[in-house]
Amino acid sequence: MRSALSVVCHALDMSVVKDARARARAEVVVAIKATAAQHLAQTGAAGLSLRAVARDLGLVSSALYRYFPSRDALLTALIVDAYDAVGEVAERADAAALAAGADPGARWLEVCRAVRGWARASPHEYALVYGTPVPGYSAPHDTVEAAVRLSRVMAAVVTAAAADGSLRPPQRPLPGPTLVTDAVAAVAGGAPPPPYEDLLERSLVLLTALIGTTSYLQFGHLHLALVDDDAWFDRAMAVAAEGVGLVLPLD
Amino acid sequence: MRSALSVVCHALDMSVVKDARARARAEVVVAIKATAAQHLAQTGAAGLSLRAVARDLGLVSSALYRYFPSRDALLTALIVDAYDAVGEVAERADAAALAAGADPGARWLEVCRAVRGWARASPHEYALVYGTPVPGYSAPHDTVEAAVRLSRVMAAVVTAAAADGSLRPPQRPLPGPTLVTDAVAAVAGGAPPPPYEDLLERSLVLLTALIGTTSYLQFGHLHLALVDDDAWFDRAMAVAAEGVGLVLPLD
DNA sequence: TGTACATCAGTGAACGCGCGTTCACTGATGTAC
DNA sequence: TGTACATCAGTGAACGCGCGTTCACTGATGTAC
Repeated sequence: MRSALSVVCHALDMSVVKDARARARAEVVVAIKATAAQHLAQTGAAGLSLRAVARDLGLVSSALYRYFPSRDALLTALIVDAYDAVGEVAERADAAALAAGADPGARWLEVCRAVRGWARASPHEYALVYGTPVPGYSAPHDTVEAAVRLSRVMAAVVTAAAADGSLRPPQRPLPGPTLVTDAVAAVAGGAPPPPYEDLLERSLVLLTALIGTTSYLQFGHLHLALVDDDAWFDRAMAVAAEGVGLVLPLD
Repeated sequence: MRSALSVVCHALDMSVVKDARARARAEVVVAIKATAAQHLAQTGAAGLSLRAVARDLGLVSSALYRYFPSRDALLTALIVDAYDAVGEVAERADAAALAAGADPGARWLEVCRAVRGWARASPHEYALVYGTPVPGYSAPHDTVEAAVRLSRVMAAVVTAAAADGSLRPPQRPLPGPTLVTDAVAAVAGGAPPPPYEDLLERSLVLLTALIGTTSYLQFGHLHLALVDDDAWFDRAMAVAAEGVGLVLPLD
């Protein structure tokens, strides 16, 4: 029979008090993911190799199969981690701005900067989630949960702007029925009130602007076009936010 | 001595009347690129293999080295072709819209649709140029010329809008000196006139919105969020264009 | 508390695979006189 | 026009490489009685 303690730990997921074997196991999993993330940072996702990771850990390659059933499983774990990382970065940036008394526009700018900062610090992890999908690999459903964290932050900011009146109503409301699914409304916490009926559709443009602009800079497409990437990024976010009615600070 | 004809052909680059050997050679180069593009469409850039391409052509792998000194050289050729393809698609769409009497806003929408249409038809070629950079490969300068074609189309549209007065002046002009390089001004045909001083910076946002939105859709990030990708794309382009002052048609 | 047993992390050899690139070669095609 | 020669496309074998995954195995660590 398993010890009462171990049963309790499992039931409550008290990861700190697991029995020794499980704790060691969890540590190795973390070590594998950390090493894999380092390799990712040098080779990119397509070149991520189980053997190379094992080598770096001082293990034989087959040993990794104790922890991940395949290369794709490891990749999935890294994707989830990356989504979580960018989500957490965004959440923290927003929380800090909010605590400092920032209005919704300023909050969103801070979130954008934070996401871009993370992208610059972890270019391959960024590419893993927001770049070209890895060929022959399709992300399982596990990743959706983590992927939605950033969307939630944006929804909170936009909702706050609608609530405190700082969101400018659209000059040209988008015609016809909404084009977003119920899933989006669920993340946003319900349909937006008048005169913001098209807000969810516009918000997706905002999110796309953040990721699209970050990618465009990250992948070097504006390399020869800009004298100051950081300053232009702020302005690009401000210009994009104008389309949604959110007013970002311009220095 | 080389024949006078062949000398003339070379000097004038009359590719149709080349001597037989050169013509055969050019045809094989085209065949190699076409086959490679097909492989690209199935495997993605990272998995593009010289051996597989040669196999498909009924050649032995070493034969390809008569035509391309390395795998990277083949990749470069494909990148240039892809940039040219998207540039041409954009140019044709704009020309057609212009010929049909469209205003600048309608022209830009047509260009956006055309680029996205090309991306959907050639997803891996799109990913090759606008997705994550291929690891270990850096695009040489040859590609810049081809890459700038799309920018030129956008510049023409925006300039036309500024000229005919359909471009709304910015509500909040971007402060301070411009952040774009002279290269951008050169593509755009000079600095924009008042009250459009910040137009180049805003135009880059427009371009980023097009590519960013296309990529975001292409890579499946809005898979669960939209009920109608095409319709939302049109609206997203309209919302993004609002930030620049360009008025796109809303159906 | 001590012993027999089960669990499981890690080993090391092997599988079959495809890759980019090189090299000396064979013929066919064009060129020069 | 005919012949000797140079060019060059394509061959086939070989190089050395790294990969994901499998399998039977060895020991150490925990568990049950």
